[in-house]
Amino acid sequence: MLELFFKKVNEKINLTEEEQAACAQYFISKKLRKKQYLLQAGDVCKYSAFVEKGILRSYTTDEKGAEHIMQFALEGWWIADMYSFLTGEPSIYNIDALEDAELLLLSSAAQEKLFHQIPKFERYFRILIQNNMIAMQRRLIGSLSLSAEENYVHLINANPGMLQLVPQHMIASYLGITPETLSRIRKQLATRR
Amino acid sequence: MLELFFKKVNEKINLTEEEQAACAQYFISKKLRKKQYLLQAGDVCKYSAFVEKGILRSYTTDEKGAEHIMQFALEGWWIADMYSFLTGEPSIYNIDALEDAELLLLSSAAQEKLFHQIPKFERYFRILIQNNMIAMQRRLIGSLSLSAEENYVHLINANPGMLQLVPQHMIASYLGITPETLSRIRKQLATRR
DNA sequence: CGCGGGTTTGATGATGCTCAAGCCCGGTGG
DNA sequence: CCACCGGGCTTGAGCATCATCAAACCCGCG
Repeated sequence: MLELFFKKVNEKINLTEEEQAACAQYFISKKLRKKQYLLQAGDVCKYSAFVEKGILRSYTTDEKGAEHIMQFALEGWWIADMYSFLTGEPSIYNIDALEDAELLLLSSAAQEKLFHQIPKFERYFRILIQNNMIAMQRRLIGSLSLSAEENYVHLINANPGMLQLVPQHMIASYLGITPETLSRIRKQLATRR
Repeated sequence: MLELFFKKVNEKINLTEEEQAACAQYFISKKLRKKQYLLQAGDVCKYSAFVEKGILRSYTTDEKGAEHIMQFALEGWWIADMYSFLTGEPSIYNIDALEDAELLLLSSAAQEKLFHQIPKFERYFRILIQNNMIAMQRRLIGSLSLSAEENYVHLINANPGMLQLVPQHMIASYLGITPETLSRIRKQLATRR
């Protein structure tokens, strides 16, 4: 159940056998069906979720009803509304599954205990948050300064595989463009080589 | 020297007189002249800076030579490249002063000691980082989904005063539009009331 | 006075959006 | 098994927004 989790964790910090064994108690495993919510806007984000299997996304819906995808989480990634999770304020994001998924949930209380028992995990989560910050800064600068095509190319270069797994209109939403525009960009790119 | 600093800190956490007195040793005060760098891309960001007086900005310069402003820091705000500061990796950002400025610098070593002596500060900095995250998420969604005009209006509503203090072409850079476009937007808004 | 940076204004063009229609394909019910 | 959806992707025409290039203007400063 935790194979992928340990594999990812051990890329950043090295856990002993005993530490791994001690971890397990802190996580709750949960299955999500396609389109099922993990979090709905207005609720408090009680868990950080590690994706063992499947794909999730977090997104907001604006007044005009348009969705804006904040993040995708492929297998081996974490997803949560960190702000709501840390502060206990209601979230403005929805999180749901693009396909059937298996998750490991970590509540904030469990996280505290985990940090206390295995302090290395503080480092692990700090690294995750830092990487998230970097990624968001890059995405912001990209959206401010690059064309839709450039942003798309960067995205698929950074995450080949995403293309097969995520419906195109959601990639468009993530990039902040319409599905029509993305379709045309892909046509361009296809004919250009 | 630390008046504004204590005023801002006490909005989030309450320090006793003794705690305030104990703080002072951890900060280095520094004056910056207009256009002077606090950090240059390629160097490691050794300090978080609290702005007592003046205005700073952080920005990157892309291959085409265009500047992209990541953040402004008005009086009472913090500025740093958090990633470089925390990891010790070289920064990709420049930070400089838009006008003569007075800063309080906090090195990461000093920050550690400060946290140790007055743990409340951990909370304070966590709150700062959270707010920064929120702000960046909002800005990202804005840049993906709103028009240049809407983004501009939101910016000046959130920060009236910035307009007087920051040259217009830098606001344009922050918004990811050209100075010409910003000029036209302002004209529009002026005639429209 | 003249220079230079910042802002404005105008003309033109590219990028991406909107609206509308068609297509492809997997799923459902007759 | 086939007919018929319906959702997602594509295609097209026209339009809005914003960038680019160029020129003028404004104003503080040496």
